[in-house]
Parts: sequence; structure tokens; C-alpha cells
Amino acid sequence: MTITDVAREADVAIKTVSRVLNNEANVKTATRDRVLKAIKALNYSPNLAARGLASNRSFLIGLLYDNPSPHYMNGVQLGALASCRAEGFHLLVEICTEETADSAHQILSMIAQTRVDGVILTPPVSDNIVVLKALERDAIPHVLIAPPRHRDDMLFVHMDDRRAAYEMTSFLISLGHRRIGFIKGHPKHGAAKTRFLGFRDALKDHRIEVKNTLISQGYFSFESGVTSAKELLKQRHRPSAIFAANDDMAAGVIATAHKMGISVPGDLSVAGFDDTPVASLTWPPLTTIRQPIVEMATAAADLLLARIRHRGRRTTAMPCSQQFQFELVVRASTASPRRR
Amino acid sequence: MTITDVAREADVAIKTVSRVLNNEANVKTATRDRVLKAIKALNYSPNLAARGLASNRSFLIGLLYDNPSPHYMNGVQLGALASCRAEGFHLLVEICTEETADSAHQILSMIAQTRVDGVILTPPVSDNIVVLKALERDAIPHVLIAPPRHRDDMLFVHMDDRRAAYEMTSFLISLGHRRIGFIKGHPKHGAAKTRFLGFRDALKDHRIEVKNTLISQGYFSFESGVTSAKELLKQRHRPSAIFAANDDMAAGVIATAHKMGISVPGDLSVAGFDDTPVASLTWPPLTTIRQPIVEMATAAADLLLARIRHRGRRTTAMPCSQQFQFELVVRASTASPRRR
DNA sequence: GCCAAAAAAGACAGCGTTGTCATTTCTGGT
DNA sequence: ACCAGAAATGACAACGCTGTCTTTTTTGGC
Repeated sequence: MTITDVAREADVAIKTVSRVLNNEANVKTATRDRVLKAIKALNYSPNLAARGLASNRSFLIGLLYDNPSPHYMNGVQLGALASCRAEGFHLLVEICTEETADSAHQILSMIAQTRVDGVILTPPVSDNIVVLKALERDAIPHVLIAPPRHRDDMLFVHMDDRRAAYEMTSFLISLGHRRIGFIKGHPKHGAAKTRFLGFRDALKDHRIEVKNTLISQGYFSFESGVTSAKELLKQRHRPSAIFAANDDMAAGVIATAHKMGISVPGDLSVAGFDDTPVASLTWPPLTTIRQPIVEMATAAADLLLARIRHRGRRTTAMPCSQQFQFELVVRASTASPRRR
Repeated sequence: MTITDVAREADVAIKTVSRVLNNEANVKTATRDRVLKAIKALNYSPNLAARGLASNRSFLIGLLYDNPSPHYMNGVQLGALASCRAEGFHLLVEICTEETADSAHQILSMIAQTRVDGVILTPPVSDNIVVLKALERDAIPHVLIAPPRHRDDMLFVHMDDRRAAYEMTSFLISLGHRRIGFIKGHPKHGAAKTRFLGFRDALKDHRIEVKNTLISQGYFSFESGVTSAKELLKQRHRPSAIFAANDDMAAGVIATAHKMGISVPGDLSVAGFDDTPVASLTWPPLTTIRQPIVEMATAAADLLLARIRHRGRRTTAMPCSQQFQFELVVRASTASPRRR
């Protein structure tokens, strides 16, 4: 079943079929309909490989990831897939867990082989300068999800993590908390730092001292939440609230509190970040920040596909970034501190 | 950067380079080394599209999914990706949420377009008879993960869900439970039914009556766990243990018990299935069944790739299925029932 | 050292599309 | 009715590789 069969069926040249397939101009409506009918009659679908070879495009979008959170990646895939499908593109997923120098090489070799038309980078790959440099050097269209820095010449979608962390912290302060612990995210993640900055800003704005003893380095995992929680809670003068940079760690805090006989939210308020399914599974359910992951991924893919479609030309008047709103989701893990 | 450049650099014919690329026989070691050196020197990598067009292969494996559990899919992708990468294949993911008739069409059109060399089907797509029929008709190599039925002429990997559910139920019985509730999985999932059968078998073998009032239809989601738990626990003579067909629902049971003031495991033992991360996040952590998802997916991909490599020939002496061991993970959500 | 057979290397067409350019068919102003 | 120019269509090469078949080189038994 090739384009030639369709051409014969519709009694036109193969080039005309090709025009119809690619939505090109200069095809009479009547002809187009005839071709479309033939395509349907023969149940024809074009050969991607041949198309790719001839046109130097692949109709493939690469999704690079190295994300520990299945929920996050699932959302990204769902969103990206929706956009891709709408435009006749397909999604190639690739994991890159290696360290900087090597991972860049690995990614480039994958791109060289598959000739993907563009790539979507999720954190923490979107923070990887080596990879970004390489993509720019080879002029490979790419879009970043939640990059740590924003530049005018790159495509990205993001959420104001700093502001979100600021608001969560302010919320805790408004409940009456003054000793608030913070568990940082994975040092490799740009967004993790940003969240910490929002936390610090809020304390400063409310004239609350930022104490190092109340800050612990976490790694986004449940276990690291447990470790950090132990560290924070074993202190004599312990915090009345802990804000963790993601939900998994917050869940670790809650579990640890349970184990230590500290009641949540009675003796300790706990807040998370991301609103993963875990947030509604803990007991009590977590107060957290909701990110519209699927929508962000959809937007990222759309941005990328638009860039690919007008490769080079008409760069002006095309959006190159999009910011999304977060939402503070108040559940039962936070409350005003008990009088001492 | 094409094969021609490499051929010139190594001073051989392009066909020889092609031979080296494809690990074909009849190339002198010296020549092979020279070609390999040229490839490295030029940092060449073959054009997948051209390769695909010429050889009628795509080096692409399709991963079809419609799975509500991000953790499960993440594991499958990880495993499949590892195998694919080792063999120079790439993973194309595609979601198919539509209903039977349409989804089959959608899948076939995807396959027709991309010309994937094979597909991996995860539940519940692996249960979809329409899809399976279509794949067989078009002779598209495919492997099923956890299919409901086993046939000799198909590739699949699985775990003995029935036996696992049987053992979990027996474990609960051995603790002293006699009124055990069961929350079924999504009716679309073959494995869900199998798990129920294991539960039923165990009750029968221990001469315990299978009561319909203690069985509730769930849908694998946390919310459905909550709904079913309410239904089971509001009864006058309520169960002393509840076995849910997956962890999310079990988490729903625990949350509901908390809300109703029923202590776990004091007043109610809860067991799940899958050992997702959720299982260690609940309070108390869940007793559950561990499935080696990543390993199963790796094995599935290997099976598929082997079949693809020897397309048709040498079908005998090639494994066509693999069974994996489950593990009963006992955590804190189960205990002997209190005396009444 | 010769020859047949096996191993190694190469020439060339062809995979199914699109890009380029040539040709035919329309359109509207006279 | 005629013509210029635009619109619609078509012919054909080219994309980068592999399959098939041919030619060259190597091997080993005498």
C-alpha cells in the first residue's frame, strides 16, 4: 500500500497525493476530495520513514527524562502525547540518567540516530547546561519544562515556583507558625533551589530569622524526607511546621511524626509541593501546591511544534514561553500551632 | 554525514560500511576495525529513516498503554527502554484510552504509520481481544504483559496473580481473620479477575464461606477504594480484614478507616497488591504483594526483540513466555484480629 | 605453484516519499 | 475569442541506506 496505489485509484500523479497529504496549496477541492476518498478506500497511511528520508524530517518528538517521580512523568507524557497526536507527530521517550558530560553525548547520539524534529526536556535535564549548549550548537529545536533560568531565545513553560513557595510559607506564618522547618529538594534540580528562595523570602518579609538548624537537605525521595524529618524533629526546640520541597518528602515527614508520636497537624503542621496523588493518600492528607503538569506539557509540545513548523522564519510574533498558575491546596495536614 | 563519507574515510565501499553497521559476516577484522575507526572519527551515526526505508524495518518498538498507575507504567518504560537501548531500538509510546473497536483501529493506524517492528502491550490493552486479533492478522510481532489468558502461540510475561492473591488471603487467614472483605479491581483488567479467583480459592480451601456482602467492586483508584471501604465497613457485622486488589484502593481503605475511627491494624487489617511506592507511604505501611515490574518489562522486550531478530525462522527452541515470582511483603497494616 | 571453492568486497538498483522544475489548465480583462 | 498570468498538476531526480548479484581476493588440498 503505497502512495502510487492511491495515485492510481484517484487517477492523479503521486505528487498530487503528496500535496494533499501535506496540506499544501494549489489543489482543487474536487481533486483533494477524490484523493481523500482514495486514501480512505485503500486505508492508506504514509510511510514515515520514506517521508523522513525525503523531507529530512522525522515527525518524531523526543522526550528526555530523568525524573524520579512517575506521576510527574506520566503527566508530561499525557500532555505531550495529546499535542503530538493532534499534529501527526509521535513521541520517542529516552531516559538519561548519566552524569553531565556523558549524558550530553548520549542524548546527541540519540538525536543523530533518530533525527527527531525536536525534543522536550523535563527537569532535571532542562537544567543541564552541557545538554542545552549542545542542542543550541546543533540547532535542534527544544523546549524546556521548568528551567531554572529564563532566556529570551529559548522555548520554555514554567510555573512560578518561588512565588508558590512564598505563598505556602506565608500561609504557614498566617496560621501562627514561627519556627518553620524546610526540607530542600534535590540539589540537581533548579526548581528545588527556587522553592527554597521563595521560602526564605517569605520568612524575611515577615521578619522571621532564617535558621540553618531548621533547614535540611533532602533529595525528593520519601526516604530523604524521613531522614530530614528525624534531623529536624530530634532537636530540643523543634519546629511547629515543616515545609518540604515536594510531596514525597512531606509524606516522609508525616510518617516519621507518626512513628515519633508527634500528632499531625496538632503538634506539627506539614506542607508539601506538587500535589501528587500521594498528597491525598497520606493521613492526614497534605496541604500542598498544585502544578498543572499535563497542561504545561501540552503547552510545551505546542510551543515546540509551532517552532518546528515555521523552522526559522517568522520567529517574531510567536510566543516562546508560557507561565502557568499554581494553586495552594489546603488539606488537613496544617493547622495553627498549639499554645505552649 | 552519511555512510558515503565513512566509506571514503575508510577507503571501502559503502556496502562494506553497511555490513559493519549491521554486524554481518564476511568482513575481515582489519577492514572492520578501519571502518569502526572512521565511524568514530567522523562521529557518524546511521540515518534510521533511510535504514528503515531500505530494509523495511524501523528499529522502533511501540509501547501501548492505557494504565491508570504512573508507577506501573514508569517501571514498564524503564525496563523496556533498557532492553531496547541495548539492541539499538527506540521506544515509541502511545496511549489508547478509547473503547475496544475504535482503539483497535487507532492502534493499527499508528502501527501502519510508524511501521514499528513490534509492540509491547500492557494491561488492560493486553486483554483487548480486538486489538490482539488485529495484530495477529497483520502478523505484527507483539508481546503481552500480564495477559488474562495464555496461549502457546503468543509471547508474554506474567506473574501468578492468582497464586499471589491466594497466598495473601491465606496469610490473613493464618493471622486469625475469618471475615475478610475483598475489593475487586477494574472489570476491564484481566489480572483483576485473576486476583479475585485467588482470594476465592483460598477461602474455599479453608472452608470459609464466600459472602457477597464482603465483596465490593472497585476500579483500582484511591477513590473507589474509599467508596468500597465505606460500603464494607458500614455493615453491622463488618470484616476484620480487607484485601484490596491493588495498593491505591488499599490506601483508600486505610484513609476511610482513619476517618471512621477504626484503627489499623488494631480493628482492621488491610492488604494491598503491587507494592507501589504508596504502600510504604500509608500509615501504617501496607502489607502487599511485590511484582518485579521492571524485570518483567525487560524480559518482555527481550522476548519481542528476539522474535523480531529471527523473524519467522527458528521459532522452535525460542522461549515464548516467562513467569516471574511475586513476593509477599508484610508491613504494619496487618495483624491478628482483636478478640471480640 | 595451481585450481576450485570459500571468503571478502563492490556495483547498482530500489525502498516510498518530497523538492524542483516543467507543463497543462484555468481565469479574467480585453 | 485571445492572451498573460496564476493556479493546478505532473515528471523525475534525490534522500541514505540495504538487498541482490557480481567481481575480486584469499584459502587450502594436491
